[in-house]
Amino acid sequence: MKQPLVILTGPTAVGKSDLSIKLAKQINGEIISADSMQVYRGMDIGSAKIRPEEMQGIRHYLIDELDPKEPFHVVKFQELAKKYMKEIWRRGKTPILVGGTGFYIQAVLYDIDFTENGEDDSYRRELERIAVEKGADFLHQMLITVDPQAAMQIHANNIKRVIRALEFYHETGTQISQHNEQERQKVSPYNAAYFVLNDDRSAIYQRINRRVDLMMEAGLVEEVERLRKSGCTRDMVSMQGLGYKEILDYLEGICPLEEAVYTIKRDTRHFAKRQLTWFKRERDVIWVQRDVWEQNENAMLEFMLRTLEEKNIKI
RNA sequence: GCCCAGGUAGCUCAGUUGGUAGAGCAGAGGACUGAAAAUCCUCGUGUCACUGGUUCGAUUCCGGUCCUGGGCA
Repeated sequence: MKQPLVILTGPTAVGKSDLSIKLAKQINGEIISADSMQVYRGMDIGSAKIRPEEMQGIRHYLIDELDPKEPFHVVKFQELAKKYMKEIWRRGKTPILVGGTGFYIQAVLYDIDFTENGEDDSYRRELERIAVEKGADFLHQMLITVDPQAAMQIHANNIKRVIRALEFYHETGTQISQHNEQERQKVSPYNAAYFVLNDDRSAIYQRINRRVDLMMEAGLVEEVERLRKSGCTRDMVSMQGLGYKEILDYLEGICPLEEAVYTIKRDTRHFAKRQLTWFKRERDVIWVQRDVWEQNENAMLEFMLRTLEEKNIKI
């Protein structure tokens, strides 16, 4: 019997957090955050982190777990999420994965294999150097000789992914294209319901714009300044978050504040679009359209509960 | 009222030594399997303000009209 797993995701600012609490209360659930920025302590405003009082007693995991100076990535996420899921089941509750990082959700839902470890990143450094010195095309040529399939799929300009493909081959002796193909076949080991909360595009954009203004009022600049003073730099994963890198630019005199705010809004809109693109091609997704439910959140929640019942997930 | 500069894609603007036009941004679509709030790819026809004239042909030259800036009174 597969263990139950509920997923609630969607683009930024659709209202995931709010809905997740209501859902958790209904199904005796606990929430695991699938968010690459909310894991970090001290990054509350810019990551739109749920506040303790908003949690309403629902237990949350993977929020405030790391120092902003620590790196975070899918593998670490997957490892921790799996650990917490086991704990939640043991206590007779249902884990709910809530967050907008589609890649993280995929890694857990299909239990993607990342085991070919790589503590030693000297080869990656080497490739990065080659990229700078000889250019993206040269690097891509290297990939063609080793994994032509991957080379075809990855655009030469996408240096990050070209590097990863080369690194994968270097570490494992097998092609990443082969590996990916295998992983793609996988069936989820869980009895899952994958909800994607969505809304009218312009409504999402409006909410994003407003939310950024609220972040500014709430003291985003001060938050970033604090992080900066504590030694956070732009090369850290945490400082690549939307809202953080732009305010850092402002604080370092690279651009005026209005420009930074404009960029945050714009790039967050772009981000929301990218998230949607990701969810569109995921399998077995259950779309929950806010605009279709005409703001009737109770009916929407009922629909979700009914779906869970059909899937034998509700406890 | 006079003088000057403009009116070209949703926005900012480029351009055509006369053969009906193109960038950036916005926007749309897509990829993604150890950086993912990251990284990368694709997509641009619009009465070239309006109206006469010159011309085989005008958005481009000339005249007029309207509008927007700026200056002088």
